[in-house]
Amino acid sequence: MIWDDISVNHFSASIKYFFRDSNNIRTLDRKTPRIQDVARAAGVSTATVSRAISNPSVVSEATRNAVFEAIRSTGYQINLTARNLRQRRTRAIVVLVPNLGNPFFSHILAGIEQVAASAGFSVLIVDTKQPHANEGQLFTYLSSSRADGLIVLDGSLPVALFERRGTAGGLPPVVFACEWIAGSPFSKVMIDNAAGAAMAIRHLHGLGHRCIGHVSGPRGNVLTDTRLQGTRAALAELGLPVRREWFFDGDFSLQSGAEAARAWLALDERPTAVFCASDQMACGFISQLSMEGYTVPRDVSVVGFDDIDIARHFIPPLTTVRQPRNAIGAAAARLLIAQMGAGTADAPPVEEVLAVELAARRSAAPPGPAAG
Amino acid sequence: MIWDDISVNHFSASIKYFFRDSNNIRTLDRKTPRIQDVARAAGVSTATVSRAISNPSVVSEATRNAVFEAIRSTGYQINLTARNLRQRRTRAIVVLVPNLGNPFFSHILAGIEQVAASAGFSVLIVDTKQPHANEGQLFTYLSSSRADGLIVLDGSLPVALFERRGTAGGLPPVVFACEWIAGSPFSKVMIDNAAGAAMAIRHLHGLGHRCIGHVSGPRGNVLTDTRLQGTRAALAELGLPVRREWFFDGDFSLQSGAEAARAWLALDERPTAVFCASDQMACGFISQLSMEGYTVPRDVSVVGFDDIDIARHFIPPLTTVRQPRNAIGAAAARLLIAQMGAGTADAPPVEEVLAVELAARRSAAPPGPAAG
DNA sequence: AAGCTATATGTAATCGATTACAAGCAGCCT
DNA sequence: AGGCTGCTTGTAATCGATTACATATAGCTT
Repeated sequence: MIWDDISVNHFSASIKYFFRDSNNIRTLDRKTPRIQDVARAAGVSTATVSRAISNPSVVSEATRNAVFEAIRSTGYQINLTARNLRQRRTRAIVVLVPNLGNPFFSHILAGIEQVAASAGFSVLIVDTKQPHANEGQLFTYLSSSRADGLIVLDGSLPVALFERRGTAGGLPPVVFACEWIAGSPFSKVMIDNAAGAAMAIRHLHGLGHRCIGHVSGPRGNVLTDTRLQGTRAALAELGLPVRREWFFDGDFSLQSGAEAARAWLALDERPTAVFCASDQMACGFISQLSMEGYTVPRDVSVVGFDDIDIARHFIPPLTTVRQPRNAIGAAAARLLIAQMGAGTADAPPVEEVLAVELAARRSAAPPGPAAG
Repeated sequence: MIWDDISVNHFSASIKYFFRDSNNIRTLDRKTPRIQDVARAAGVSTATVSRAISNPSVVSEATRNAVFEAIRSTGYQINLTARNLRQRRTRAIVVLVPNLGNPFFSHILAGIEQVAASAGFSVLIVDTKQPHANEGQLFTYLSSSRADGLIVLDGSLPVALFERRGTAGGLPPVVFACEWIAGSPFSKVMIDNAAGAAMAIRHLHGLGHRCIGHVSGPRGNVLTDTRLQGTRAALAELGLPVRREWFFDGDFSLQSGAEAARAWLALDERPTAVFCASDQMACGFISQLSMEGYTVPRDVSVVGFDDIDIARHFIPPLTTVRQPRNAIGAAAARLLIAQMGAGTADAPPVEEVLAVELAARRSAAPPGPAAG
């Protein structure tokens, strides 16, 4: 038996389960063949196998073929951990997502995954809103031994988490997408939220609305702030009233949209149109109104923000500001990968702003005769 | 300077950027301190540092404190790659998701992430429907050097991908969730799809419907098949007609629901109720009908499947079969982790079936006077 | 023929932890 | 005193690849 010649007793091959070592003891197969085993099977050194795999052009054709044949026959699969240790990188990126259950992020993730996987990176996701995701826990994800880079979709994380530039254990490159931490020195991919909000307001104005309300996101969120600011600016620019009671607090959720609808119903003087800072809130708003016997856009016009999948199939189809969600994720991944390639040289943070557009559908229409 | 006493020239500390080696050459800081550096700072061996970190009770209190202080002062963070290599595991699980953009999966993912992260596992996601995710590419994710286990949410993957039991490079433990490959020998977490479908049909029957149609998922999908089968069985059991033209083909998407609506409209004899195999199709169905001037449940009752977030806020609120999405993900993760802990001993595959329940809302009501 | 270059390959150090094994030491028992 | 036990700690092997450096060979130039 050829196997008996093998002096190293943990030689492994693809099909057999057991071998006999030099003492003829039946030993369990190590199971996973190593580069060593391939080298032996091909009659070359491990260095040559390694080169044949990662830089085929430097080995002769004959050797290359022998190596590939040995890989096939042994069923060898590279051990990524060992490679990563030696190369001091992980070929992985971590994505910090606030609330994975929110469908808004699923397309962003899809965009990230697409670009990252094509470039050979694994995508590791972490939900920052889970109870176990406390600061200490999250901190461990920011280690360069975990990932070569980070994409952060949560602007509500404590800045302190990221304040480690230049210190030991250095922070890997970070790119923010969608949300970001105001004033932080990181690259970001974002949309022009203020401009999007302004588009919504101008659209309503163009339809004839003069009394326009707004349902905003959670306090302290950059998206809330920028959309709110865009809303106010556009209202002011158009000479429309900015009335405190027409601004409703939400948190981007369906539920909070429904609550805003109740608040709207409770008003003496109601705005004839409402711009919601998220589609989910817009749907919740319209849905609640419908339960109370009101109809959109007959009784009030509604514009959303995001253009989630359901928007065009809502009743009525939702007029909204479309965010290129997939493209945002893809751009963030590309930016991060570029940044990782640039080495440790602290490149200045870049900001990429993607265009939004208004998807005019049926939930916004000219104000009814009852309106002012 | 104390630094000049250090003979190993790549000593590193937390704050300074540069050191001088034994030749007094200014060298770049290695940046990330290693366990070696901690050991030196604490005046102990690396073995002791390692023990203090991973099994604190075996080192004396004095030493432990010294080590922790050294960790703090050096800013040491463990290198997971090195640890994983030595321990021959990755502390990561891979989740194979069909179409990340589908919000249905986001809650499943959230459940997985929650359990996995609490147990110290990273979650790596792969979108199996991306163009780059060909069989060869996916194969590399099934390597045990990539992850300690796999959760597969895509039942349409080729079985061949998983047929490596006992061969070299062995497949790590696999758990299917939601979908699965018929006849494959893996553990699964699923719901009783047939029972769920039967609940929907019986609910409609209870409301008085005698003519019930069905919009099914993509052909060949196990969910499609089991729900279809449950539908047929319930119809037969109740003595209701099973008419070929009342069964519409869909693919779970909003769009396909809308198409089914057009098909329904084109019928001479229309069923008074339609059970859709997904909420997305139900929404698309209702939405399309609404565009054509029809109203649910006045003109037709609709029941969905899944209970996605928007369901209760749809117009009308959608009657649907609720799947515990978060719990499915959590159960899959728990099962996988248990399986990984059980070692390589091939435990028999287990099947966990989670209960579904009917969420009766407004989209299904007794048939109108016009109906038979 | 000597010397040089280019190509292909092998040897062994290296990445940074964990852990088997050995050993030191204090306390206790006989 | 000698031996035993239990508690700490250190030494060095190990995980499985990559890669710097050395070396061998062939082909070419002068």
